Amino acid sequence: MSQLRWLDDEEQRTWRTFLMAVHLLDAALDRQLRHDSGMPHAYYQILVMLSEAPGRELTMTRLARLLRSSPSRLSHAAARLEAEGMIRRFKRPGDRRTTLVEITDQGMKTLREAAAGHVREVRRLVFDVLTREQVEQLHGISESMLGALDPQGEEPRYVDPEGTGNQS
Amino acid sequence: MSQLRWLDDEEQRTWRTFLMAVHLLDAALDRQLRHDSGMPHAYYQILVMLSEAPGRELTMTRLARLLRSSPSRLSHAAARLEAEGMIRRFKRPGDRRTTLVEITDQGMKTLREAAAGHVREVRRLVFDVLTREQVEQLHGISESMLGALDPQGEEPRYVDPEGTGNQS
DNA sequence: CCGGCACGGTTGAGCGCCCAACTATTGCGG
DNA sequence: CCGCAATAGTTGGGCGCTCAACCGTGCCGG
Repeated sequence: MSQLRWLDDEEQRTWRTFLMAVHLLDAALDRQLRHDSGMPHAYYQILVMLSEAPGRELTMTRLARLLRSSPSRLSHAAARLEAEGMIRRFKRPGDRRTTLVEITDQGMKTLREAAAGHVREVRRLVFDVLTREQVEQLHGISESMLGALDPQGEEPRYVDPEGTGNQS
Repeated sequence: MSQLRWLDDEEQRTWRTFLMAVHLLDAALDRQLRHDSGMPHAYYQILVMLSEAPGRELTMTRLARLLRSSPSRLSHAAARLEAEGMIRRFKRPGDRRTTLVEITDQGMKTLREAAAGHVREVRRLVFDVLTREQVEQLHGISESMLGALDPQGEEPRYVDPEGTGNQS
């Protein structure tokens, strides 16, 4: 019987505007990447994670956790990326359970080529239209939401930086 | 050969955090609505728009524009919603081109029932964790992004309020 | 040492969305 | 008043995601 509070006017306006912006942003990024690099945004993110991982490799489970992806989703995605030669899956001898994924040179090349256009789009749609202050605000807001969205957020959201990449 | 600027550290952190939050939020809302009301978030939004429209009806094209949806997407969605009795499509005599969509009583009922749980979730994941100031900031940020995302934003984002509803 | 449970990962069905192609209707310029 | 472009809407194929079911492996307690 928890008390239900509706959204007040300001919340309502904010919510609809936010939803619309996010919807359009997502569509725009996906469209640009698919069009220019033949890859959905989610796949791009997989390559980014792998490119930053030590040794350019991770286990399937660890990669899934980093991306907050279901094992299933990653498995499907990996099948496609592997068929395209972007990544390679293999077992380490002595462990017949774990599967390791590694981004190939071809994958790195594709990623680098895709990154330019992608970053340009992100800049155009987001950072070019926000003030420095708004960027900081957005950061804070996103972190707050993550607190509720990702309660077991013990899991890191990206691997400890040591690579030189910067693709999103 | 436009100059390509990468994201600096603060932008990068903001971007990843934001992307993650949005990804998880979207998934959470969709899951909640599907689970509790058997309806994806996008379909819920269709019902909301219709419920607020004068006479509870709109043309397909106008509805698609309000939602920034492709005609195709809406058409598919309408087929399903109609089959479930949530909406009704019909032609107005004298115009054989335009199709009108109307939300049925059953649709209104379903929407009202879905709204409670949905709003609770939105509150839990967003407004409960943001300060009043952050809500205002988020509004401003979203509007700024929409400027870039929705350039021909002549099109309104929701029908002129006159209904009494408040479902998201 | 062995039974069962947790872990790592994959598979397939169902579904929503995108894109491209298509039909039908309407309106407008000449 | 005719031809053609613009408008309104639908359809189908391809694909990515979700969910549930599933298999093999490793490990831990009794």
